[in-house]
Amino acid sequence: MNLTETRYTISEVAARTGLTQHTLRWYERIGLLHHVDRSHSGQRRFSEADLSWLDFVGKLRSTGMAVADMVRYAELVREGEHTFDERRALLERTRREVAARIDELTGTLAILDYKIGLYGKAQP
Amino acid sequence: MNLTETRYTISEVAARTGLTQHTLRWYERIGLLHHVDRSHSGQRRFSEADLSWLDFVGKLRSTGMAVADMVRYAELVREGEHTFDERRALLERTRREVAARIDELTGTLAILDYKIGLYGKAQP
DNA sequence: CGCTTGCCTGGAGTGCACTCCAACCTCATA
DNA sequence: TATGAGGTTGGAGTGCACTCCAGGCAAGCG
Repeated sequence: MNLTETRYTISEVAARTGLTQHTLRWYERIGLLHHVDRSHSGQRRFSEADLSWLDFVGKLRSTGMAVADMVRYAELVREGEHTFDERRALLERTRREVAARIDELTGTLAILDYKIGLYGKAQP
Repeated sequence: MNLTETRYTISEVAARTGLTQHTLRWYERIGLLHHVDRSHSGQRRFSEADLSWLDFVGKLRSTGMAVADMVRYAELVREGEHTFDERRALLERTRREVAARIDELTGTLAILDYKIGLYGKAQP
């Protein structure tokens, strides 16, 4: 283990991720973030690994995945290699949902363009 | 006015739109749905216009637009032609958000594919 | 030394978008 | 006439994802 590895305080992580300090603590509490290291005085010291996990969580979050499902995924990761199949299945299901969502939004875009076009003609 | 125009009960509309009867009544209460006609005994009788409005609301809803904003749009529609500019602006803002969301999801899709690829081979 | 800043905790509170409840009404059918 | 299905209302309740609070601790500064 590299003892000189960079660590980040909660306010730094909040600034980098856009999450609030409250939300970061809450993520840890519910198990979405595995126990974060502490300084000798008990303050959180986030690692690069924590940051990249938060980054990935942000992606999942942006897909609309429920927090409970992300916690489930985090548990699977912690449980080790024998959960590979379940993890891949979860990711594949999410992938299908994201693709469907993109299609849906693309359709909505067309409708918005149509409506905007109507307003555009009526009142240029 | 065409007196033979088809009308729908709340359960029919719920079945067609996928919304619950509760939600339909709530939409009317908050002004997202303009006052729906009633039968002589006070039951709602939805018109085709109500259905297509609900359809459009569903599209807006699927973009992630807040209910309060949709109510605002509904108010603008009720207020008449002098709100055209504001309506178009609202739709254009929504359009930009939808386009951005599609981009975001497309990026997420790539990341999911990458992760799934890793599981497919051997390691996460 | 006191003061400020930053962080800690468990638990309570918030806002959104529904979702349900209780009590009641109307109509068609048995 | 009574029973059941489907509808009405205002208001209360729910689940989610945060968001905030009170009370306290530790380090740095003048």
